[in-house]
Amino acid sequence: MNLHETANQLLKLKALSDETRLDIINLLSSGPLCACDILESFQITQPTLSYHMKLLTTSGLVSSEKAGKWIYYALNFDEMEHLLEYLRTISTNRSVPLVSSNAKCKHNTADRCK
Amino acid sequence: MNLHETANQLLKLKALSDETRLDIINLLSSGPLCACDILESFQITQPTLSYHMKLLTTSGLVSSEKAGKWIYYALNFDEMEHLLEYLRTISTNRSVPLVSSNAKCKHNTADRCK
DNA sequence: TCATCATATTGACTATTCTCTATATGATAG
DNA sequence: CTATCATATAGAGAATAGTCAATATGATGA
Repeated sequence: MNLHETANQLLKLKALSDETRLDIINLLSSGPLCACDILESFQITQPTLSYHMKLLTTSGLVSSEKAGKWIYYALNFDEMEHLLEYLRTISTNRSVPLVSSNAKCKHNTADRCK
Repeated sequence: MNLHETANQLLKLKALSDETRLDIINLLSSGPLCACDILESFQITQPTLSYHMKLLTTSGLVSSEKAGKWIYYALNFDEMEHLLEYLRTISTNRSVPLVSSNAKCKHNTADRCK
């Protein structure tokens, strides 16, 4: 669980933590679309969509490809799968913590804690 | 894909889109801990931790249980699994979009779009 | 009862995110 | 070339999120 990996997956989680962007992911799951097509599905301005697409692409979840004067956006299924694996990893029960493992009960007088 | 479901999973994604909270999830994956033990793993104040725990619990990802003067927090594995299923659902390739399916190419003069 | 411990809440401040209008860029078509 | 279309960027304002010090709450134990 290196730092790059964590930072990378965190970027994706931030990208997904917005309703508009979640809807865009949903749209793109059916196949690539150009920005103008995506724009028609939402009540937002073109610059706002551009802003969201930038967050989605820099997170890696969405890739973009220029074709003539259009830019096609496509869901990056592999990257989504990596995210799912990451979430599964950090949330799977294990006896030895992978990170921040210095949690230790200091209040020894307690008979309940630990 | 009803609205409640989406709003619920969005809450979880927001809860996970912060490094501190992601670390807390990671910690809790090894087993329940009281707030004081979690606090020792981070360079934050007690009210700040309380704030993060509230977001985690209201999202459903973490449950809390009072035991004496301590509160034990535990990762809610089922809810995490629901989130993974949700993400898999909205990101799985399908021919018929489930939502916002009105995206249609209006610029018919184009020979490239669609 | 009273002091202490664990946690929550309040209120203020700062940082980040989201959105818009206006404008820039870059490709295509006439 | 010039106009137009698709998208990006800049800059500003509003909304949301994260943090802290101070204080409140509620349980425990002397």
